[in-house]
Amino acid sequence: MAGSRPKSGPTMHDVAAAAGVSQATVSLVLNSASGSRFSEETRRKVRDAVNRLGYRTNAHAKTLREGVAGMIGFIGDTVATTPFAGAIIEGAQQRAWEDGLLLLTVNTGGDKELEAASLDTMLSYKVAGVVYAGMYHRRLDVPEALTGVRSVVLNSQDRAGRVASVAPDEVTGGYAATQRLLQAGHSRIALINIETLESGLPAAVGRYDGYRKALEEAGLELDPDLVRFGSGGEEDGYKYAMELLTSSNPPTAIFCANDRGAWGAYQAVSDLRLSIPGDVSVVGFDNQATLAPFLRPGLTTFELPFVAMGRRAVELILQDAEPDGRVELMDCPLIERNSVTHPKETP
Amino acid sequence: MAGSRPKSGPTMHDVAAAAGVSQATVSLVLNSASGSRFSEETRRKVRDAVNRLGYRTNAHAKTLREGVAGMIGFIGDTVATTPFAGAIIEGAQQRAWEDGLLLLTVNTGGDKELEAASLDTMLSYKVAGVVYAGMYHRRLDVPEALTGVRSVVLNSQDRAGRVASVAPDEVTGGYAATQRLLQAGHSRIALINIETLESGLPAAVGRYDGYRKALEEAGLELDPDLVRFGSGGEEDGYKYAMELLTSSNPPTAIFCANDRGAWGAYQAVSDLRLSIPGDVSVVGFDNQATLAPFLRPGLTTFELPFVAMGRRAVELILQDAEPDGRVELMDCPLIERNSVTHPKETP
DNA sequence: TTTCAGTAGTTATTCGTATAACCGGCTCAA
DNA sequence: TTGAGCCGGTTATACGAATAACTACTGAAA
Repeated sequence: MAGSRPKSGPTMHDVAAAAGVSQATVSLVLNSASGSRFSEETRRKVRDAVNRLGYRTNAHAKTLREGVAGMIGFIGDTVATTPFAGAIIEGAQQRAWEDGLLLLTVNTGGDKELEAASLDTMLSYKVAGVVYAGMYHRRLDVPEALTGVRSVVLNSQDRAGRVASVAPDEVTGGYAATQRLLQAGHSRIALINIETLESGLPAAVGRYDGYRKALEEAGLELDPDLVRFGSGGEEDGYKYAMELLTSSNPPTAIFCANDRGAWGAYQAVSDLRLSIPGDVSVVGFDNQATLAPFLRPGLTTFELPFVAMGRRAVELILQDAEPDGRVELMDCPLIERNSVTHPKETP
Repeated sequence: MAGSRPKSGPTMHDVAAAAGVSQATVSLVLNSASGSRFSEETRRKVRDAVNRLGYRTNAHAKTLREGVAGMIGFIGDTVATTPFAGAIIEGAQQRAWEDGLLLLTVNTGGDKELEAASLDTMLSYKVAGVVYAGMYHRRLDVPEALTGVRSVVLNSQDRAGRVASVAPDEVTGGYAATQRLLQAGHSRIALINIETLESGLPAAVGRYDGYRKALEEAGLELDPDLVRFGSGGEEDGYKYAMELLTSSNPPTAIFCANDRGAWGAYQAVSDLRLSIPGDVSVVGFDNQATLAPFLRPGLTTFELPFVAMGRRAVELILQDAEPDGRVELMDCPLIERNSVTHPKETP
């Protein structure tokens, strides 16, 4: 009538009965990888019964015996809602599945109470480990409950330096972006950064450092007039690009430390009746999926390796190393489109 | 010393020993909501021991007895990677957590084999139900393994009409979008659709139907010259907007059935040295987070209710109704920005 | 004085699987 | 002829929590 019984499906005992063997035999036949322990006849009977009944193992019973579940916890502040970062979950899940594990995901939205409670539930499910992902690259505090639990910080870094972290290599990214413009022949290269250096934001500081390092190696002086610090919005991209391009000694190329800023720069260039890349080359950062490919011309930019990072984080959990504070930085690959060319007048 | 023992933490027996009572007492004290069955003294001893040892219940043992786990499976084709649809997971997870349940998520990327295998694993975890989410609104086939399992199709519809579905109300959305322009005083309203009607795509067909219905109710003739069918890209938005606006009898407003198309239309308007909304009003659809708010002027559009749909899908699973093929359509709220105003010359 | 009800717990069993320990029968070498 | 060793299984038990069924005791009513 009303109630719906859990409808638990056949158990190993049912299979054993159907096959005319003991439950232990079923278990051994199904699990022993190497075992030529049973006769082919018996194995066949067991497999037949399994198929006939549609038997499916009960993961909880298994976990109860073995102590660890085939699941990995994934906690993100709001990573799933951040448009481009869903890929991070995708990567984590891919890698987990390669080892037959599933992902138990929670987005806390920054709510520490929810975080603690859901983490607690996760641990009660005996997850094999926990990935703690930040929405953007920063230094964060790992919840206390994770001490003693195999865990990895993803797209951020453990401030305390205890838990291993996986994050994008901002310095190398900034370096490569500047290099790309240097190689094209530019020497007056502006930088529109996403934040001040004082913010300590790894993305802002790192990309700046890479920019500086590339110029230095090229034997170029860093011109402070060519470096602007905004807040990451396209308005700032617009404003600073406008200032730079209308200055007395304008740059021939702009490295925008994020794609949104680049978009603003595009609008400024358009308003000035200039063109990209003819009059000014632009390189972005983030490879924002809903933006970079659709700009005209397509924006040459660098991709945050979300999938790769997600994969790597899970991998670190799977190879149960001792928890060290190591920080693994992953390369941001260049996505070549059409916003870079030689400077106009080569002196 | 290499191996790392699972480190299973204290059990109820340990707590019982520490408190000087039996395991059953611990269980009853911790779970009996109404029970004034035990003395305050005993309850205190138990709670003290729980805190002292840091006891955490073993969810698998619990599930093994009870038959159903505190988890809901979430299978998406590539929903997590779709930039704007991460919110759908967010909504599902929110609602699940309100009942203390966690989400077991898998993105199959359309891989049917992975889908079957991971679904199997999910079911072996005795999930309370499964949400089967489509990346975009369409009619899809529910995997066989879900028959008999409590499940809901999300952001799509079960082609077979067996499983309940939750999807956006495209018709009402298209109707409201057209209404918005009619109310502003427009009577020549173009539609740039995202697909042909033959495609059967609910978003394309539904939004068109809403458009038609709104015009009809306003006593206006549907002018076929004002309706274009593209492929959803911004190039088509550009192309058709250009055609429409340069025609002999141009529209005063355009309803773009998606924001990307609207973006293309913006570019066309800009290239024609016209302005939005002064010369032409534009309404979009999707409220694409990384696009709609950043266009100048901000794009008035309609939001796909991802969070609400995710919530509703889980809700349907929680209130274990008999599986019916019901399709619940959810409203797409208007996001008012600045791309709509009165037509220029009111005759 | 017996009976009944209530209080405050305990004991025993169950869920489904994995595995250690065992067992009967057979072969083969000493 | 005995015993060691293998083959092909079975029996028994443990994992951790929930709960039905029971016990031991107290106090009050009949």
